Amino acid sequence: MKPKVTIKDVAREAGCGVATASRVLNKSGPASARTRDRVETAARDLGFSFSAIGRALQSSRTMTIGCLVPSLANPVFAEAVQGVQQALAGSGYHLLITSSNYDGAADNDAIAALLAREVDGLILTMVAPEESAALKAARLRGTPASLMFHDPLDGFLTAHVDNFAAAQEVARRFWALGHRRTAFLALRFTSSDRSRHRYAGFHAECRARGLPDPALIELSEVEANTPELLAAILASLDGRTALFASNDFLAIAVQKAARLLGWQVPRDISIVGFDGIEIGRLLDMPLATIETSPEIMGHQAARTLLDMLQGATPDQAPPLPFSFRAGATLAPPRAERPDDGRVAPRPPSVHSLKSHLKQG
Amino acid sequence: MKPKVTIKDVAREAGCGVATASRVLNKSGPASARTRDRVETAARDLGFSFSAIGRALQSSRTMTIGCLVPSLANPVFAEAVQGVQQALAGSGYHLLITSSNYDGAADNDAIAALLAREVDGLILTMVAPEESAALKAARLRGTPASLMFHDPLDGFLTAHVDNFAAAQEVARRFWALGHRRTAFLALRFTSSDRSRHRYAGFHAECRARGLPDPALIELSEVEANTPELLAAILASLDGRTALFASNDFLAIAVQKAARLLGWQVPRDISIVGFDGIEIGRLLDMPLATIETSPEIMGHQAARTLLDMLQGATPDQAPPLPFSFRAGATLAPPRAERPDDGRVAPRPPSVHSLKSHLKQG
DNA sequence: AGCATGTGTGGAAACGTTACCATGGCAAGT
DNA sequence: ACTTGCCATGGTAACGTTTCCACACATGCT
Repeated sequence: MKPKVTIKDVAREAGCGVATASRVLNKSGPASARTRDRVETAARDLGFSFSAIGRALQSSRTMTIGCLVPSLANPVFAEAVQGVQQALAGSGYHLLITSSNYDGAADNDAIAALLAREVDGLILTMVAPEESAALKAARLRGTPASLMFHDPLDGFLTAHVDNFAAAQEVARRFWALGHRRTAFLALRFTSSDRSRHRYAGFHAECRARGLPDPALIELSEVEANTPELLAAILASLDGRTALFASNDFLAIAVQKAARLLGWQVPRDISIVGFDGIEIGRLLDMPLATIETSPEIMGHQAARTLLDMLQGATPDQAPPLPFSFRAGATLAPPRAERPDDGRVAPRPPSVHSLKSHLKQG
Repeated sequence: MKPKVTIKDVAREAGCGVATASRVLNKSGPASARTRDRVETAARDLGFSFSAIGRALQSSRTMTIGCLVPSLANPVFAEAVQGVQQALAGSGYHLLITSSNYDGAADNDAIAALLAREVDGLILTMVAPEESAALKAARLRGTPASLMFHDPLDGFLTAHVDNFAAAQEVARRFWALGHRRTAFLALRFTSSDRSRHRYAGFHAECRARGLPDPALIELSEVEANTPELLAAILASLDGRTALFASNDFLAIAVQKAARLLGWQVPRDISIVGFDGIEIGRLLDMPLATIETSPEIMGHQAARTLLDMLQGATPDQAPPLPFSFRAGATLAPPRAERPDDGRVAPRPPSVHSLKSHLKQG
């Protein structure tokens, strides 16, 4: 392990004081051509590079931004982070990333850890922003923060879509096609304000159109990932013709479950997702969904934060646009006939499950 | 902006020296019950928390690990990072993440930036590890590094699957079902050693079985993301009955392209992917693929690095297991008949394209 | 000659933390 | 009573950097 080369070494090698070396290397002050040259060659010869630590200590700026998302395994957040990275590229800021796995306590700890590292700013998607102690600590401390995905929240800026309105749009589409009895499917309903707002919008619009309330189904992690369990839940829904899944991942999973029951999508049940992840477009049966742009969301959150870091006090941006993306999973309900040749539900086969489980 | 509260403030408030305060708060030395108590309450009252900067400067350890991946938009890398995070949880280390967007120059810069931040270790997936100057700099400097996805490389430890052997397995499966004329589809063939190794294994096994060499098709970014363009390329392949895509994302995209040509999968063409991303399991027509576990790969890389950071010199771990996952996209080739009622290829319809493009 | 102005330079403090060393006190052993 | 040893404590150097200040010297002006 080579002892690291500091600016002192450079100064000694160049035969000048550290202050001079610092000025030359930062181009932050006057220096004669002669010394400039000597310092520069010394630095090159020794392979000198600045220590971000020393700099941070002295300037109390780390040029690091802390980022917290629930999980990187969900493409929505991965894409958002991608957008953040892109906005930050070339700004000199780097990204310290943590994920909370949808655990409210973990995300408090995570923010505390980021603050201890003296990040210059925060970009966050949290479980419960309203009641996070660490978030208050950040504000107290003066660390600027910008949110992603969350609806606007007392005094924090956020890059978001209007979840409520988007969900209303889904209800309208269902209604226009003639669907009357619907369901809403969510994972971690309680720990995601997004899911709750989507349900609220969906529910409100159903009411407004005089439809019966949608069935609300909250899934556990296992249920969402095991097609057979999901199928069993789906079976209990018989009679509902349209299903709104709180995210695309779920929407894709539920299609498989429907197939296990012998239901055909969209003939027997229509499915609409939320998020508009890339892969949904590429599917053999393209997914109908609300298309949002997580990448742009991340980008906007990062831009906002950069503005704040430069001393500006940006306004809350309006919600980002969403659009309804038509897809093969949505169609009018089948005309009601008592016996219409629908394939009889068959019990999930253990064999078909096994061949799809991870073996690695 | 509150002036930050340092250990000095705590010491003053508690009426003791900074050394004592440090010892109490770190539980790193003796202290009387009385002073311990006073320091602790003082710290609590003032809302003190350690500055990672000061610590890093003094101990020359940042408790931060630098991580570089080509892109977070690819679920494979996102899952790997997830695995890294999980292995690091509770170790006190945090993750500084950067992505290179498959650009060799960018990933050199990125590593340099991570080194300037004095990360304690590196976890990397690069474009060209063999020839990275920054990687050499890291070694020179004594910063431990561990690789993900790459095949073993002179002196670096890596968490990987045997890409060559896995690709051979695909060739054997094709052969066993009676496929003879095959193709290999890759994105960024030149900038991914993984793709190259996969092709090499596939090619070698085809040779070994006396099959004609597979057609090698390298796609540009746009081609891969525009089903119509991909369809045109696919059309030129007529006669090949089985296609091995270098990753699952591509395998899913190519299915859509095949559909645009009026080809049926797997009747007209069999498709096998690589990676085993989660979503492939959940598809309506489950994807045949080589299943690897990116999450475990990330986990292993992180474990290896943690061992190195504790002074151990771990051995190169054997390649992680992969398994062939059967799926609905793979079947024997249709028996050759001159005129077999295959739907005539129809030109891609502009309309169908438009409805699937992003509108956000 | 005397004075302001300007340019190049280096010393030293400050940032927050920990580790080393020295001090003073107290108890137990000789 | 004197050493020995331990415990509790505080002062201070060191980590790498930047910034402030002061100094030396040259130049241009009255």
